[in-house]
Amino acid sequence: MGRGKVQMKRIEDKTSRQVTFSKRKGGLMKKARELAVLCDVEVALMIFSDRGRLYEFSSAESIGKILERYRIHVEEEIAVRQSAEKGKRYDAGFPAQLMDTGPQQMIQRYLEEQNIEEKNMIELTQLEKELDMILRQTRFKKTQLMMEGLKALQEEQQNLRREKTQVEEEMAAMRSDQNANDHHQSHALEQESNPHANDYTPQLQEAMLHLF
Amino acid sequence: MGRGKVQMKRIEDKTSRQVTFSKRKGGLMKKARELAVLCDVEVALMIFSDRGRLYEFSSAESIGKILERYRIHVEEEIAVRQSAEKGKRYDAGFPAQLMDTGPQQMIQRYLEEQNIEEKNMIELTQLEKELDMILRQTRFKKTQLMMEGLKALQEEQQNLRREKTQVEEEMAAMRSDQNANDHHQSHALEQESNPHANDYTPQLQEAMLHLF
DNA sequence: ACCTCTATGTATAAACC
DNA sequence: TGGTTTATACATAGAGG
Repeated sequence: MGRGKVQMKRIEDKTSRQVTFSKRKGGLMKKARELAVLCDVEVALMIFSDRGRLYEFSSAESIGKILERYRIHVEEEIAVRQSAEKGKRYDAGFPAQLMDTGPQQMIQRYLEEQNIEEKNMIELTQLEKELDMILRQTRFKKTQLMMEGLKALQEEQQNLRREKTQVEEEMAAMRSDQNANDHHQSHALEQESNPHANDYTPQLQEAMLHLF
Repeated sequence: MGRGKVQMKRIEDKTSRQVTFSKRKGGLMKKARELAVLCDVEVALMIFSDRGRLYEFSSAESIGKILERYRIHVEEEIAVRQSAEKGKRYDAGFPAQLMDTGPQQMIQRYLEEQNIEEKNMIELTQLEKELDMILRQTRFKKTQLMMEGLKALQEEQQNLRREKTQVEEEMAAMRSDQNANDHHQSHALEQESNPHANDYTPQLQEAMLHLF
C-alpha cells in the first residue's frame, strides 16, 4: 500500500521505521476494533514498541479480562495435554491420585474429532453433557487434591508442635533440676509464633468448601 | 473495502458475520505479523470467536512471554499509581478486575429473577456468558486462595522447624554444661518425624500449578 | 461451507510541508 | 517531529459456483 511495494523484512532506516510503526499501529488497532464490533468477538492486541512503550487495544472493558480468559484457556489445554500424555509424574509421593482413565479417553476422543461444527443438536447436547461431567470431575479432583495436601500439612504441623512442646518441657524439667546450680541464657521462646495459626487452616478449608 | 461501505456495527446475518470474521481475522493476523517484522516490535494478538475458539498471533516465540511482559508492565503501572494515589489497596499482585463488585450483584439479580423459562434465546445466551465468566473468576479465586493458604502453612511450618531446632540446640548446650552432674532421660527425639517432610510441600505446590 | 472473482473502499509509502 | 497529500498496493464485501 502506498507508492512502493514493501519488502517483508525489518525496515532498516530508523526514521521510516518509526513512521511506519506509528501508521501501521493505528491501522492495526482500527482493524482490531472493527473485527470486534462487526463480528461480535473478543479481541486483544498489545504492542511493545522497541523503546518499551506499550500500546494496547481490547474489546472487553479491560484487557486483563481477556488475558485472564487466555490464561485459563491455555492452562486448561495444558492440563488436558498433560493428563492425556500418560499422567506425567506430579504424583510422586502423593495421596492416592484418583486418576481413573475414563475422562482422559473422552477428552482424547473429543480433541481428535475436532470438527465440532458438523455435529447436530443432539450430538452437541450429548457432548456438552460429557464435557460438563469431565469438568466437574476435574474440578472435584483438584479440590480433593488440595484438601489432602492441606490436611497433610496440618497434621505435620501438629506433630511439629507436639514435639516442640515436648522438648520444651524436657528442658524446663532439666532447668528446675539444676536451678540452684547456675543460670543460663533462659530467654523465652515461650511466645507462639502465631497465636491464631491453629484456627487458620480449618477456616480456610471451610471457606473453600463453601466456595463450590 | 469491497463492493459496499461497511457499517460499524455488529453484522446481524450470521453467515456473513462468520465469513467476515474468517476473512478479517486472516487480514488482522497478517497485518500484525507485518508490523512485528517491519518495525521490529513485539506484537501479541488474541481473538476469541463467539464459540470460544482461540486464535492467536505472537511475534515472540511464545505468547506467554509477551503476557509476562504485559503483566510486569501493568504491575509497574499499578505500583506507580498506588504510590501516587493513597495506596488504594489492589490486594498486592491480584488483577484488579477480579475485585469489582460485579459477580455478587449479578448472582443476586440472577437468583431474584428466577423465571428463567420466560427468557428468550438471546437473553439466555447473555446470561450463560455472564455465568461462565463468574465461574471462571470463582475458580481462579479459589485456586489463588488455596495457594495462599498453602504458602502460609509452609511458612509457618518453617518457623516451627526453626524454633524447634533452636530449642534443641539450647538443650544440647545445657546438657553438655552439666554432663558430669547427672543423666536424665536422654532418649533421643533426634529423629525427624518425617524425613521427607521438607520435600513434600514444594512438590505439592508444583503439582497443583500443573493441574491448572 | 469454501473458493474464486472483481469492484471498490482502505491503508499506507513516499513526498512534501 | 508531526500533519497533509497522493499514488498505489492491499483487503475485502458481495456475487456466483
